[in-house]
Amino acid sequence: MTEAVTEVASSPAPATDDRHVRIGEAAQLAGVSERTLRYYEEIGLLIPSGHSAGGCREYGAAALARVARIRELQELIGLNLEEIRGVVTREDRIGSLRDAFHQTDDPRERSALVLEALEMTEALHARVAAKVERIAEFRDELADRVAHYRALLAERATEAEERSAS
Amino acid sequence: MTEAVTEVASSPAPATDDRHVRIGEAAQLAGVSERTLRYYEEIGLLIPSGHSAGGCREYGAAALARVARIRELQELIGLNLEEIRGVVTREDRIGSLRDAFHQTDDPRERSALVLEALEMTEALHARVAAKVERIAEFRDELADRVAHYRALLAERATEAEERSAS
DNA sequence: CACAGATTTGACGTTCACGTAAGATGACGC
DNA sequence: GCGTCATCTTACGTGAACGTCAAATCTGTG
Repeated sequence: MTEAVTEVASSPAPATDDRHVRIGEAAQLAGVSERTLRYYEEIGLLIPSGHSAGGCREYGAAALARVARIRELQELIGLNLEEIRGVVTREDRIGSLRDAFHQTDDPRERSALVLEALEMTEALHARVAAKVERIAEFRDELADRVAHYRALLAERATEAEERSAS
Repeated sequence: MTEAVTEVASSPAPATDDRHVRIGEAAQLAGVSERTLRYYEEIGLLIPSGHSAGGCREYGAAALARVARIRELQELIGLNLEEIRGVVTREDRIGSLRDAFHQTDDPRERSALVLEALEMTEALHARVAAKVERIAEFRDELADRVAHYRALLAERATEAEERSAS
């Protein structure tokens, strides 16, 4: 690790990307409403990176990334917020496992930590993969129909040519 | 076409598959609640194949297939019932186009009908394909993580072997 | 410090997609 | 015809995921 001497520098030069925004800009950046951000916090899905002295929520890059992840799981996979809470909680757990991994020297413990992370990721992967399969099937069916109509149109076209040639 | 003399036979031998079920069995077969079937009818999504003399809804194979389609669009693609109404309405339109196709001899009209069906199907296909792409991306990302953890585990295992061999 | 605009905490409203209960009516075996 | 179960219409209830409004407070600027 490189020495991070400037890490606790006051304000004008944020060496690391710890820039924070308040809820208005955060909502804009994440493409959701302010209410949505507060609601996610209400149900324990999203904790702001910090708060101003007066109590305004402040969102950093990690928090914004989490919102993106939530929306992804919601709109793409179709999970509800309760299920999403389960997923991100497990992902948080993976993060803490990573920390634990770097803080232990016991190889057996390290293996156990990796195994746990592996299993959690595999479970979600299986679920997503299954959904992809089904939607892809659906898509192929539609592609077949499109091809069918295209063939019909081509047939119509050649018939028309023959007629005009006769 | 084979002659369908028995088609209008009274009841004991339904030569064609025009068997109807009432709402209870229909719900069972479709895997939804009775309320859901009535609700779909309320909002103009699903019209029962017929009614008994006393007013009981009767569902045929086509109606059941439509329910399956609705659920597919809902759970798989994530459309809401309003959007689904749009899709199935267009699919109904394709059906009537098919009829019109067989009832006209004008090649230009036929081409126009096929073209319309093609365009509608293409639109849905594009939408579904886009979704597949995004989810597949997501899946691959998860697969990468799984592979990463597997590699880590393997590394742990070989290290352990080396230790026990020394 | 004053002021405009952003943000806070409640608290109630809304939409979607049904669930559920009630009372009346239909279907059907005996 | 009768009893039983399924189904009918009508209507109010519900959970999820926010929307919206009000009154107080915070933030940044002149």
